[in-house]
Amino acid sequence: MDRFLSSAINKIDTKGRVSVPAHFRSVVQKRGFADLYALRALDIPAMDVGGPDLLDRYEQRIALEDPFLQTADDMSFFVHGDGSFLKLDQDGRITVSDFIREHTGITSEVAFVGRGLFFQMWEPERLRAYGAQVRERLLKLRQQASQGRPAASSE
Amino acid sequence: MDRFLSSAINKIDTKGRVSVPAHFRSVVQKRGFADLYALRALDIPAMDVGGPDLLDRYEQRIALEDPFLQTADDMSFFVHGDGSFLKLDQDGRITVSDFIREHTGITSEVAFVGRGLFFQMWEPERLRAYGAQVRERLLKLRQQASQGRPAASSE
DNA sequence: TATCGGCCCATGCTATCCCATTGAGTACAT
DNA sequence: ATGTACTCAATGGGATAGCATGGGCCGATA
Repeated sequence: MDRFLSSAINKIDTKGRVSVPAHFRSVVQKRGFADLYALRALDIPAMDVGGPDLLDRYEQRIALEDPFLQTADDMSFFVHGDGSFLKLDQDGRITVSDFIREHTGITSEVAFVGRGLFFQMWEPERLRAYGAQVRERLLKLRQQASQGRPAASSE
Repeated sequence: MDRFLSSAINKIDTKGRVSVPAHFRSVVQKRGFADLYALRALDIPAMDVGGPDLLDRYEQRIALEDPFLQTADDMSFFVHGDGSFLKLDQDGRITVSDFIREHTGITSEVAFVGRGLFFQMWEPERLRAYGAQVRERLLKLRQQASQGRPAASSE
């Protein structure tokens, strides 16, 4: 399996390091990522982490915006500005920078969440709250579908 | 037979392991699954367990959505993040993680329920209660039908 | 010189391997 | 029908390997 799946919570040690889950590391290796890019997710307090393809994805997203409007510029600044990238040490750990802590609220523990082609880093408590919201939205979607709305509709 | 059918209740040992029913294991083998994937069911305290095809089905569904809208993101979060791998050991057992226990309420025993292309894991008492609810709903539906209401209605 | 990042090793926990035991079901012979 | 031997599944437990974690050391940098 070469996709980022399932989730795990690991502790940050006194030096500010945290182990990337072994399964994620093997995916990273299998996909041939030399290093990892961590980007601030646009509307949630999480980091999106992945290989170079992650940047492409974000750029596609930004390209949807009108280049004359400020939004596109803001997004570009947000995504590329600082664009921290993460080095795995020999034990498969990364250092959690202030950049990451500020955006996510991470302090002593990191929740790693597989998202298929990339993974996310969350503050565990915030992840839990967000997960509950997601389930609620999906349930509502399902109820709408069963009331005769077309199943493939996103709105 | 290559479908998951019938049900069984097995005990969790002191190490947190539980045997997957032999019949289910033979289905897993027949379908050529290397490992199993367990997903938290949306509106019930059960795990949906299946092979990679279960994941493929969900991913195909996600592909129908606009990748930059919230619905696609929610679905991916649910499918990729809200699940976990289950590795069968050499004796056909899996370890019941806290991740599973939290969602299902499982403590010392697991009820395995065949659902055709996948199977479910329940806390036995909750399964019993849920089964009663299902029967009640079906009974009500039938009564309504005999009173002239349309039988296929979901309300 | 003080700090930080990277390298290496130690430790403890848990998942996994491997083997033993138990018990239920089945076939077969008397 | 009944007893016996066989098979296979579930369960228990010792041994081990992999992984998360903690901490020491060193070299680069400011």
